Amino acid sequence: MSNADRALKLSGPVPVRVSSGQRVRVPKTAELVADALRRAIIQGELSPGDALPPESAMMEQFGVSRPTLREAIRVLESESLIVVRRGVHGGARVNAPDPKTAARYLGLILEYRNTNLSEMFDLVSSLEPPCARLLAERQSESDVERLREALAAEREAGTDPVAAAEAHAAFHATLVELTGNRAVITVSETVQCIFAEVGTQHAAGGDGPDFQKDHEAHLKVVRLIAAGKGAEAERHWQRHTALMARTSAASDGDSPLELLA
Amino acid sequence: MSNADRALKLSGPVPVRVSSGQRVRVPKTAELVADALRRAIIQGELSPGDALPPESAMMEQFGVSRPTLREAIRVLESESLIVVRRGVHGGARVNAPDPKTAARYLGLILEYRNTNLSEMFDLVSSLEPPCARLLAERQSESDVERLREALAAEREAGTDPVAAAEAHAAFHATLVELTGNRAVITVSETVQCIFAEVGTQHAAGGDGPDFQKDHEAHLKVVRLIAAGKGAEAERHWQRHTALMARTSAASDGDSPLELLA
DNA sequence: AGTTATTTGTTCGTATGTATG
DNA sequence: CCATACATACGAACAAATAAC
Repeated sequence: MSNADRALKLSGPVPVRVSSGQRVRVPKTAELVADALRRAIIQGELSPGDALPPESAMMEQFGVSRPTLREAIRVLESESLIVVRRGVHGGARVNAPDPKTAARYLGLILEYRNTNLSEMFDLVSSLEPPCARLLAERQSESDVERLREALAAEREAGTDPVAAAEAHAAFHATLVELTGNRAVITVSETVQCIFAEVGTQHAAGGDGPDFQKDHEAHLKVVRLIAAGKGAEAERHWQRHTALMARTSAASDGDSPLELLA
Repeated sequence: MSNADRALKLSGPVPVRVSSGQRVRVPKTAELVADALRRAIIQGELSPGDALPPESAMMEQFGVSRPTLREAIRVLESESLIVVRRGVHGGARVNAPDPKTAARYLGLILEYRNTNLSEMFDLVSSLEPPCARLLAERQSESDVERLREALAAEREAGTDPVAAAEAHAAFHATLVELTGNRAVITVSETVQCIFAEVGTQHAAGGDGPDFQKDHEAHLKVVRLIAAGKGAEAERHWQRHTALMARTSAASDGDSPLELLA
């Protein structure tokens, strides 16, 4: 059976070589299989938790050999779209795509480009202030309620370094999530994943004696949002996040990311 | 040869199963090989264009069989870290990690979450205004010169739709690049890659009769940057990008991304 | 608690296609 | 046009892990 025959079974149009001498990227069989499975997962035909057919069934379905199928399986596994377990009721199960995967690849490029922590904080300082403004302009009561809950969680965390850092990060995440903008939310989550990778000590930005000061800044932004003062909320949050960036730069913000170490 | 023995050859610490009943994710051999090669590429030991050893050599080097090695190769190829060619002087060659790869995975999640174009434009509207402010505060002569070159390119593109759209996008890219913040630059490039995927007709945002208006907005931001008026430059650029977002929403900004179609 | 059946993990051998020289 | 070197793909086999019985 030729490669072209197999491609027909997988994605319809056969990758034909053009007669002119032009270079043609011939899709490998395993890639076609991986693409077909990935598409089924992303478009919701397969839901998280669903089991893929056993290897033998997929071999027949796609008309490929086991090594070829396994190459495709390994690709999807590297993308965290599936997890594979051995044993009797094992096999491949679908995973929901989550920002941690995107973070891995974005982090790869950032590390390759010698990006440092300060630049990452500046990125946060770009993303979050417009969120504060949007919430203030919308002036929704339920938004304010959610933010006040996050504030309460901060107070409850008290001075325990790790709990306070978590609550601090959760407040920032809430501020972004409430906007409902899935693009901004996803990028923000991705960035936070990278922070989590590089070490929790920087994730909160204020791993010092200024938890109290941070909490006051959070209180203030909620006050401004509740009052509908968009421009002021944005400006205030811009200053707050910029301060976090400077604080990090003072410690070791100039050292490049090392995610693969 | 056991899996643990092979792991030793690859990454040192052996993935030992803990005695307690806890679930342990046992790394597969192909993953370990892929990790080792990926690390060598990202950390610069292998430069773009370099050829990896032939399969037979790598099989011996890592102590794995051909199918296992090929699983690893396929993973790296799916990440665009290498390209594999057949034939006499074929083999795997190293590719520089570029934002297009991150865009694929970020786009996957965005599509899964039913993100639409409007939300993407709002993201741009978060990222770029702080760049304008930073450039104005820095007030560098060479920055202004580069921006004026981008403006000249826009004038040169004239009214040709595709050339004008390209020049328009290039101006935005220049504005971001000049800041020198690698994190913001990389995320911005990633977002632009997604726009390019979804279709060039939206990439510029102004695929209508308002190229002239856009150009005037670009002129103004350069004027404000040259004058060192940071706050005004940021506000102006915020309005400009927000206008692009609204223009897109008016056409088909509400339709979710379809990157795998 | 041990056995067993099922499923994946890994390997070997072999045949084919492709591009270079 | 042929020969060579390399990746591509297949099939069969054994090993290891896991859950059910």
